[in-house]
Amino acid sequence: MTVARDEVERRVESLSQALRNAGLRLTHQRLEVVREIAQSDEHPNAESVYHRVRARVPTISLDTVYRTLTTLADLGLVTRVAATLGPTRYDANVSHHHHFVCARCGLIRDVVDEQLDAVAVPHSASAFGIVESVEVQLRGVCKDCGKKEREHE
Amino acid sequence: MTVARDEVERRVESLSQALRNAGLRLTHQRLEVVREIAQSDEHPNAESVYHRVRARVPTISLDTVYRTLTTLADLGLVTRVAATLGPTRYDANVSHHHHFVCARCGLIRDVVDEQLDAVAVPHSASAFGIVESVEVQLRGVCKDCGKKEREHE
DNA sequence: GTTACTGCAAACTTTTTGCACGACA
DNA sequence: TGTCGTGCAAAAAGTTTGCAGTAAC
Repeated sequence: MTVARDEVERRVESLSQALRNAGLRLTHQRLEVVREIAQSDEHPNAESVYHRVRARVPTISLDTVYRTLTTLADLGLVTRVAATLGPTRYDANVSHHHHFVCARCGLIRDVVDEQLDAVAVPHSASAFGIVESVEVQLRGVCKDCGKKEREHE
Repeated sequence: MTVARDEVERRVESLSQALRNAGLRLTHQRLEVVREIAQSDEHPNAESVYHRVRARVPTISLDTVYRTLTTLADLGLVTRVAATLGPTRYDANVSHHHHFVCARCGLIRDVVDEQLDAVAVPHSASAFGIVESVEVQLRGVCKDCGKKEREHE
């Protein structure tokens, strides 16, 4: 659910530094959006970032959250995760990793695995263009949804 | 760009059969939507399916296309491809395969490769739930976009 | 003091839904 | 003939944008 406190601080600091390097202003709103993403490992969408940040910055608007997320994504500081259902989700973990996606509820979790990192790009893919990154999506049913299905049937 | 004609007919027939088996009616609109998806390998979105089908069925509406695609997806006859940018795309190829995705223009192409099919599910992923399928996304820059970038810089 | 950023409002895009008519089985 | 599916219209969901005031540097 939550990222370790020192890891959060490390991420916030590194994101702040990157905003400064890009010549962007460190506004209250940006810092709180950045903090929110840094401390989450559940790949929130814009709406949930908005709701959580609003608890601390009541005047923040949803469009500021969208603009901040777009800025961060353009700088490569967060990545967008393409979810098959529902809105775009954001990931503060920019190191190489993969995802488990629940086909029922949309839950997304990071999967870190060296074997997956080692997957080789096939020739047939190189024919389409230059491959820059490889991401493995493991789709299935999460524990919670599995339990619910067993109870209801 | 296009799928071989006999493969199209095979896909259309198999999709029609599946609709019948599910107790659904074989309407003119459904058949043409099914045919359109079957003959495309560029993973069209609802809007482009709509435009192409309208050339043959001028009275079809966009919401019928959406409803048909939802029906087909629920039956597992087409799959939704999560594109990071823009609307949901659809894939008539339901056999095990992977995708090349252009980060610039959103082009999506099927990648068929046995090595990728053989990727093992790591223990860390099984901890989140039951993994039903593994899809590898190869992200990069397609040939067209690569060429454009070289010309403009 | 500048200029970039924010909040507000409105627009835009993508997708879903209620309803009455028409078409498939 | 009965019911499912369609087209129309409107609404809902998700996201972007123009503008004037505000805050960061």
